[in-house]
Amino acid sequence: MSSDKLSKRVTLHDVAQHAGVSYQTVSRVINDDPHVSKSTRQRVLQAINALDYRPNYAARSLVTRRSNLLEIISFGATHYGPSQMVTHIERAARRLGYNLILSHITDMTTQEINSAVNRLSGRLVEGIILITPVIGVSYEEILGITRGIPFVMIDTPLGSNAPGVVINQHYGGELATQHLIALGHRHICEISGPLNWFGAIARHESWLSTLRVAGLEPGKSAAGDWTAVGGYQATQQLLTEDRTFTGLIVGNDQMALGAMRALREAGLRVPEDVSVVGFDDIPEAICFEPPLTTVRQDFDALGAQSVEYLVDRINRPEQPAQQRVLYPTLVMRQSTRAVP
Amino acid sequence: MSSDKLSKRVTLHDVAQHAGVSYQTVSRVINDDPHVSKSTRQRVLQAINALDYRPNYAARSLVTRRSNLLEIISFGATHYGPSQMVTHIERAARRLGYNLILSHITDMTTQEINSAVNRLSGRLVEGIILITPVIGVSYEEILGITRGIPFVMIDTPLGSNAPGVVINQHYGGELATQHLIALGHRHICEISGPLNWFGAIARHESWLSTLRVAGLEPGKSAAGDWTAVGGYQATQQLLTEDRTFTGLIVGNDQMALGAMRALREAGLRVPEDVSVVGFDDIPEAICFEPPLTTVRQDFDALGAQSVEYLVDRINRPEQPAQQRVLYPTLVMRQSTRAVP
DNA sequence: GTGAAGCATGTGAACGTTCACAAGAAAACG
DNA sequence: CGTTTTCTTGTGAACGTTCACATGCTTCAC
Repeated sequence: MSSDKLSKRVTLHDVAQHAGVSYQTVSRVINDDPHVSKSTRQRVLQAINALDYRPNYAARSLVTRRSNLLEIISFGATHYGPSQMVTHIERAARRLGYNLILSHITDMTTQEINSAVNRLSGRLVEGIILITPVIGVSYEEILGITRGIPFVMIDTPLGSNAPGVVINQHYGGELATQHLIALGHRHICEISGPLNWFGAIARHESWLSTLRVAGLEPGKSAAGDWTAVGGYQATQQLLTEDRTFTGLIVGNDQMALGAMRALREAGLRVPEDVSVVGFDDIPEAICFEPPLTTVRQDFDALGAQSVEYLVDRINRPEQPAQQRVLYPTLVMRQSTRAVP
Repeated sequence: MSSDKLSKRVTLHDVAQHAGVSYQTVSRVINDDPHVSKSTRQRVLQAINALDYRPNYAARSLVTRRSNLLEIISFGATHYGPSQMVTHIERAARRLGYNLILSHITDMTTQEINSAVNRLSGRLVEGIILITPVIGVSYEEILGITRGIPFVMIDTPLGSNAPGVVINQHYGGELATQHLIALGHRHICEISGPLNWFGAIARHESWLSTLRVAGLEPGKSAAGDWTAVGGYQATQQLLTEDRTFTGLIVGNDQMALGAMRALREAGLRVPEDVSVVGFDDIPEAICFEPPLTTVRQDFDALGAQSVEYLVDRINRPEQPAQQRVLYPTLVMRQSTRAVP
């Protein structure tokens, strides 16, 4: 509550003078150096308060070569998953004493990532989180671009040797497919996500392999673009080729919404005629018509873990890269039922 | 593609030596100072390239007292609107040469905003965008907290004297209500958002006043929490009090999804028995059952404009505060129809 | 009571830029 | 051709911190 003038910023020296000590002593107090007597620390803290002093990060990071800054390079931030992650990444970063700078990219190209990194490399960013859910840039390229800045990748393929945190999408696909098989479905089709997304590929492949392992012939598949409208159109197209399936696996919940709409328009009831499973468990899924059975992804945990892992890598860079894996869960609702 | 050692950062001096000029000349080239001859500029640029030099922001902002950093303090970032805005704010900020630091807050209290500002005030943040859609902290308090840092508020009440960019929610509410009136509805109820959100209040009030102006008695109203489930529950409650309405205005699209579900379960068809209007026009709304008539908010424009206005305020701080207003539009689909 | 050890505090330099000013070279003017 | 003007380049200081080291004082052991 001081009447500070905006014309001059308060510095270490001002505080020092006010407290009657040297600037170095003030610096020690700020950085919690134990070699300060109780009484002087008290006095300095009072001075800091009285003058409303705030340490200048620019000056500090100039000499320490640390910035307390993390960067997040995200692709597809308008989608539910990524946007959810960003929120939780920020929260986790703050908890660990970092601030977060945002960088969205709209094309998954070396070019774009390069410019996102370069734009901030002068800021001495200490670590980078990359949300790179689509094919386009390899781990090796990223390694070249980041030039030694620690990073963690989210949504890379399972088994990649890049440091990262991923949700096991194969397991998720298996969960969905097994669920339908267990309900007695023999003819199961799929609406996949765009097949340049790792998650879409993994779910597609596990749909295929799970069916094969069960001795069943996979039905038709069509690809959507993650949106409800895309799911609607893909399902319409699927229906021109095949109208006899009883199970449908859809790459995410938004597309499932569109898919159910297309089915209904074609005179097929969910779940009486066709059982539908989605992915993600968006908050709205429970209010779909009917409430959607879906494979839940814990994006919150994904975000939090990725920051923790990144900070771990910053502090111990010599540690070999690892891939931390999270597992999705099946949420059963009313869009699936047993074949009569 | 130089084989730079990580042990030593490349500085102005290195570049200067490599190019055979003084460090100041290099500085001039970087800052596009016209007082450099063509040939030396050429030579310096080559040296910069060869050494892969990146200016150190910390050093630069130490002397210039500028950071090229904007902060966004957002509340409710898991909701569709805010998360959409953040994406577009980042894009707009980058276009204008700024980087964006993220700060989410979970409670709309002076305390929380204060700590979000303080946490970054040492970074010499040049401007702040506040997404403050709920009651809790007044403009005057914000003014005290920010201490002279330019800021722009999003989602403040219409007519507030805070500098800001807002969507005219009164107009939106009018649009929705007028639409139903024009279709012949006489008995119109409402599911509002939480009534500590400015937008929810504005829509609620304009629903009331539009009906009164038209000489109609407002129906019942219940408040939801913006989620589909919340809308579902609020509608169920509404139905215990009144089942005779033919029009329903719902505070956002997610709640409208839940509302339609509750109506259907109660044996009421949309739109045959009840016409429903939502707000926002989320991408899924077109695939609802039936496709939702809704009042579209242009969050992209809102985000972009707020950054432009903020930068304007940074450059011309003496300019008096203004409120820039955007207008929503009605998107007609199949959830509304004329009363027979 | 003397030397070593530990603690509290202070001093000078450095981090990598930009700013203000100076200086030299080239161009323009009478 | 001398003088002013313009353009290009260089020098020293400053921004606000932290780091490495120095200093003086206290404490402790023998």
